[in-house]
Amino acid sequence: MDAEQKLEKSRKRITESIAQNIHLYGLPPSAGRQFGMMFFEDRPLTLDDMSAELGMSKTSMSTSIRAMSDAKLVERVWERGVRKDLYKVKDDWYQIFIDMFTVKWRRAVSLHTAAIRKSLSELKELKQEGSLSPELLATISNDIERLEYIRTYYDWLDRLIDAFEDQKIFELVPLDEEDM
Amino acid sequence: MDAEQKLEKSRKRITESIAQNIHLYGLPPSAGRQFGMMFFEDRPLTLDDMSAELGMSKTSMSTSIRAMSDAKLVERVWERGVRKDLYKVKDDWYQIFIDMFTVKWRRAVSLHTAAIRKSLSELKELKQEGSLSPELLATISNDIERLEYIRTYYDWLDRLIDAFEDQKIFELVPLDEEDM
DNA sequence: CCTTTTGTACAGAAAAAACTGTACGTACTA
DNA sequence: TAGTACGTACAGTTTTTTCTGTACAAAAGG
Repeated sequence: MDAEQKLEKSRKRITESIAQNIHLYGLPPSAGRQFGMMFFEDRPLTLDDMSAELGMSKTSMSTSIRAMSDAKLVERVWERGVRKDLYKVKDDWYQIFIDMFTVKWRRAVSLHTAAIRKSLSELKELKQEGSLSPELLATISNDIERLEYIRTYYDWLDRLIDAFEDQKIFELVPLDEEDM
Repeated sequence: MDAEQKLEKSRKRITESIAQNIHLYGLPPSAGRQFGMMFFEDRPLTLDDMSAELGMSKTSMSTSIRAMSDAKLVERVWERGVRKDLYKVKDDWYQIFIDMFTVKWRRAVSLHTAAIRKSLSELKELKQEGSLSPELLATISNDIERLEYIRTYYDWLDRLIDAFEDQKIFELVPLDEEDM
């Protein structure tokens, strides 16, 4: 095995490792391979570049790139004179982690919170009605209590996301291990 | 619509909301419905209970419950005199979040770190060889640099996981909003 | 010991997701 | 203005995942 092959093997190992774990970012393995490939490239790539490099359709490249853009793993780059869209992986992996975390969880918290608000107000209204059996009343009160617990939890989660978003997390877990 | 139906609707909303977001825990929507249903039950349930309640096969219940146990969302409960396995959702949602986070990311960090170690040592050995073109040598050095950056990042991630695991995260983001 | 009950492994069916090729809208070029 | 290049919407195909029913091993009870 010559040196180039060894280099290729080394890259392939890392890329596959990324592919196996990219599901944590809500993406399929093929997007991981795309990301890994882009990571080792020095220059921004076009969709055609990626298509050629990975042997996959341009449509797939387009779809994955969009998903990775939404998750903030890659970004578009402009170069004068180049008509095609150019993409490169973001180089701050700490920020990649933070962005993924905040994007994914913020959406979940927001959806959940809306549902909880709605159910809580319905239940509280329901509770006011007369003509409810004591059992049902107890059940409703029970549900209200549970939902209020979850709401409190989501408040915490929201503050946790804030802490990531505004970099406070680095106060707790410093970048440099020596600082600890 | 009578009171019972309203209650059911309220629960259904929450359950569906969980089902839509349970992918963040690496589980399919049906597991989310199972979790949501269990959440509103006062007593621990058997696989047959769940099967009847959700109208799904017992095999599915068994599979999902195992996945949810692994992700630490539910736990087995023992009751004397009951032969069937009983399960209930964990009631500390903060801990659920922390467990999911640490379980999933610890595994990813561990796998990645192993791959990086291996590739780094290969590349460093390769670099020692004579008879490499200057271009190739530059590429190798470049890859080494990149991998060392990732390694540093994974070190940080590992310490972040530690911070969740040993509850330090609550120092940064307190449970009680008033404490801030 | 045998019988019954319970959970799960396994193979096949159903559903969902990923991938491809074509077609088309938009924007740049001449 | 017409022509070309580019990205993506969409429909159909392939692949993967989820779900079901059967069969069986392990444990409990008699």
